[in-house]
Amino acid sequence: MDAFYASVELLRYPQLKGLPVVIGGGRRAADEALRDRVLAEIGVGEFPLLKDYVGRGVITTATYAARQFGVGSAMGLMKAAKLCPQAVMLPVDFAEYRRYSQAFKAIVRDIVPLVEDRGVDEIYLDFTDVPGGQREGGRVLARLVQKAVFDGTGLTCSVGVAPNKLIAKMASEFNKPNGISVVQPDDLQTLVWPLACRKINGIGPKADAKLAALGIHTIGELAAAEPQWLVAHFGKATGAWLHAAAHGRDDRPVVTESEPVSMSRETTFDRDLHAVRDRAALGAVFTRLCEQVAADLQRKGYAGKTIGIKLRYEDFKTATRDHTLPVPTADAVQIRRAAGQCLKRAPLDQRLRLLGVRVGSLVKLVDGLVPKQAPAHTAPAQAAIILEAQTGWLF
DNA sequence: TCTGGGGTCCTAGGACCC
DNA sequence: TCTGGGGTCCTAGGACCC
Repeated sequence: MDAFYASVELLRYPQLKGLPVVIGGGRRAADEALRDRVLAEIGVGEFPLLKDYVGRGVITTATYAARQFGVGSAMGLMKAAKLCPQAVMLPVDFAEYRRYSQAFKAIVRDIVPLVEDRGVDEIYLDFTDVPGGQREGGRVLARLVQKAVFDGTGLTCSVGVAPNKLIAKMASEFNKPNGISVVQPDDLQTLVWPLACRKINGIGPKADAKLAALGIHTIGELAAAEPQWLVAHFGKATGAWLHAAAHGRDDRPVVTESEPVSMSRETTFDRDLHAVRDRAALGAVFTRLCEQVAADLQRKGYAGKTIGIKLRYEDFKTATRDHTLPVPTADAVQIRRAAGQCLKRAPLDQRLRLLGVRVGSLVKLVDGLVPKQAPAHTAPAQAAIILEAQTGWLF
């Protein structure tokens, strides 16, 4: 989806169309959510501006008009305010984006049943077995999807059509917004190799910097590197993957079903809190996070046995601690107790800017109860005993 | 006045088991 | 006296993605 959050906001406030608008903010922006409702009726000049914002946070999405000024996702708000002070700033309304997310996915699933979720605003579709879905048909199908999504939601999206997910993802960026790109295997050298390595989904800032230090900047240069040389520098798995990716090879299937592994809640404070001096405030937030994650688990029907906390200090360093319970839980009090034990093991000599609570090793509840499961050891242990009986001292 | 919130996956060492 | 070879689980950190 193109500039998804911002585009949803423009549906609500069409008077902002064409203007630089950014979505983001933290605590302070939540206050403005109330004002926001009224703003629908007021003129363009009445909207809160980026330059008037005080507080922490990053931009989650910027309209294309705002991107002209160099403002983009994940940028700190203070930096963004310098680049584009006149941009309108709206608070994040995640519930609304989720509604549009479900709507566009349902529309697409009606056309192409094999859909892999990649967060709120992105999906992979498997066109392979859709009639006419191959070759020239890919473009036709992509246009059909775009039109259906636009007619149903008023939102535009960009589609990449390619032999695999790796290239399709890259191709989807070629013609944003509202574009379609078809990349055939033969197009690899002309369309993909000139691009920066960073364009490969899976190469982030660290890997990119390491490649640059080795003199590799483009995907073509990466493709030319000896596989053994890549393995020597990046390890067996990553080295082999880099080589395959640069040659456009990717055999990952489109995965239509998956179970969550963890659920978490975290919050960044308005100001850094001291473990001792702000003990009461910290304790209240901590308990609330536990209650929220417990509510999330219960609403979605999961329980987990690995309870963890996350701390971010004033110097932005992060520490995590976790503890595994004998039995999965979705209970706020139990989570709070285990998380409290974790907190005792973490360093608290620095001020904190963020606190988080996580529940992992999830199991799906059956009738609201944790299903009985044989311990993982049972089967191998029994097998070993049987072998012992048969082979005597040899085992 | 830098730097959100919610995730997944990988690595690596140590405990522990057979 | 210099010591295996599997395997799984737990914990902590980190890279990366949307």
